[in-house]
Amino acid sequence: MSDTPHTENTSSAAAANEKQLNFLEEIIEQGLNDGTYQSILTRFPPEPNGYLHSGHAKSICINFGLAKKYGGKTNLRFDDTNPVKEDTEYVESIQDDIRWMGFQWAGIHYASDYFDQLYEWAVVLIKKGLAYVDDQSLEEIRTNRGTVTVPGKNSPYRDRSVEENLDLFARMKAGEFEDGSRVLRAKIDMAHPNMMFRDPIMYRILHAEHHRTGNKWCIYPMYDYAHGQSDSIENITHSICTLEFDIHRPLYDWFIEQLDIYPSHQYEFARLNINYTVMSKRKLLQLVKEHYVSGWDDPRMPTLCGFRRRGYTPESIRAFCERIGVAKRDNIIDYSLLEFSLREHLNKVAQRRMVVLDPVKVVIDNYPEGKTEMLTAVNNPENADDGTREVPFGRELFIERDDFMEVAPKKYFRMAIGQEVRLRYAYFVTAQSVEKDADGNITCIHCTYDPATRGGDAPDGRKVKGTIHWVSAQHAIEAEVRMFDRLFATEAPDDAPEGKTFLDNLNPNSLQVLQHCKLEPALASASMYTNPETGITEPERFQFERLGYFCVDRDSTEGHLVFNRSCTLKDSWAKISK
RNA sequence: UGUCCAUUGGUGUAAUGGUAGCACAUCUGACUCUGGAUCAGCCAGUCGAGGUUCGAGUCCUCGAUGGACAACCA
Repeated sequence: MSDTPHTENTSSAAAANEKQLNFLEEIIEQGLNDGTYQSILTRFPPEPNGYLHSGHAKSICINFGLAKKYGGKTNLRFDDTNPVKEDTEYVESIQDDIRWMGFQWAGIHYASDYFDQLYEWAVVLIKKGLAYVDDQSLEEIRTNRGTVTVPGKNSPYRDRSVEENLDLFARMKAGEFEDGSRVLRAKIDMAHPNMMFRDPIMYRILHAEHHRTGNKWCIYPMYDYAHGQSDSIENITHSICTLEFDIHRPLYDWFIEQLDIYPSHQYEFARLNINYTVMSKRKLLQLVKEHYVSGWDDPRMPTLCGFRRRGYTPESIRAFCERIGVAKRDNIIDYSLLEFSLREHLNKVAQRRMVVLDPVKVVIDNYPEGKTEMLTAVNNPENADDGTREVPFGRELFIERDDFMEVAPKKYFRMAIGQEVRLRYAYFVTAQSVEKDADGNITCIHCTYDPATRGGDAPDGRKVKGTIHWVSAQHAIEAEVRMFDRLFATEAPDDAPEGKTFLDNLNPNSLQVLQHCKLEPALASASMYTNPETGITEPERFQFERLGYFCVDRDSTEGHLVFNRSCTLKDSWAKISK
């Protein structure tokens, strides 16, 4: 984080932005202004049952971002009330991902830390006649709940005495009953139009080992009974969640009110959706389990670890989250906005290198045999501080197969017979002839160069329309390059026709592996590195000129470099040519 | 068929009763040793009908459309 001094520009920009608050910022500012609270405390409450994805990134940016903006704090709280689904593995990865995103939590908590308190409060509610032990079976509870249009029926156990409820609940906790035989329910209204109020279940019996509390408990609180109280215990001022919890809010408030504890408040925003991707944990898990992708961190996955391996930067994801805004209406964000945010950042920070993905050999017939010269290339035209490097040049080179056509069509500025082009940072060359194999494929392009154009400029001032990249054949190093494209071929992968699933919408060409790509020697040292600020290992990122942004993959070994394509460059030729 | 939430260009998001703005995408053009970047510009919007008001995207009523809710998941 840079502490650039505030200039008049930034402060007036801030003033201009002041009016454009999202609805959460308005709520916070109002509360701050009217003294409801002196500072804010938010929380990010993942369940440790999977890896974080781009939807979580939005939530992280909102929760941590808001606290940061208003000088407050954010707790990380694992919502670990369901031991059968949760695991320490996820606890670790979630912390890594948050750190990678560049945020730091004030306190780290677990809903399971509050199990004792939650139990005591349940007893309080029983004593107040607001909770009861229900012996109905799962099926009975389900049918007696009614439907959204039909009121439910009271449980026959609903009017048990406080003493009996206390006794039964204690025995539930003591492990006297089997899983599923009894539950503790809040006693509210079985005919309530909001289904959440039809005597919601507070505790179920689960003889399962918990990743933190071990075998201490065999009853576990449900989300609705645990979440609000956990917020209250921590004095969370703003409990920010997604829209589907909107209908839970009255219940959230009800428990807090009945218990007469710190009144945390819940606010809901619309979850993030991005076209061409799926976001549900279930589907992401299926992609991994059934090997449609290589793992949670497959570079095509919308998980944070997937983005990281793909070469995304936290800055780009934060910028993306800033741009998508925060509101309450359902939305589907264009994938291109994500890519725009990535390019925007990488353009500023990624050093340029020359790499030929699909090589074809070029021989400069009038260049001295055996000669090598070093030419100076700019590392990053966007940042002079990145300096320059020396790139070896020789008689034999590789260029991109795409960059040559025997006969140039209109508006094709690259190499063609008789058409002079610039080899970037090197010389002007003109193709003279080609060699072909038996199938008619070009195996070698012969050209001539103009020695006076060394460095890429003609002393006589003549111009060329095209500049192409190249790698010296003698000095090239080889690497594998994984060309990724979007994982799904359709905009809304979840919309599958009858008899099909989202899997039928997978893009069969989402990964193309290229071997023996030719890289300039400077790339030999490309590697993974540990970010000193976060302690997270990240891949070194580059722009391969005219091709796109690429990063080192963690599969790279001593003698075998592997790169991932993060995204392409905008390609206006691609549009012209079609 | 119940309750709740939402509805502004292709996609997002502002405008807090007073000139409908910004970003992405698209398309044009300029510039360029990356057909990149940058710069300039074009196109394009208040779901509908009533009402309140000097004035409505904004407030009210009715309707339409989309979403959420009927796990001992979160």
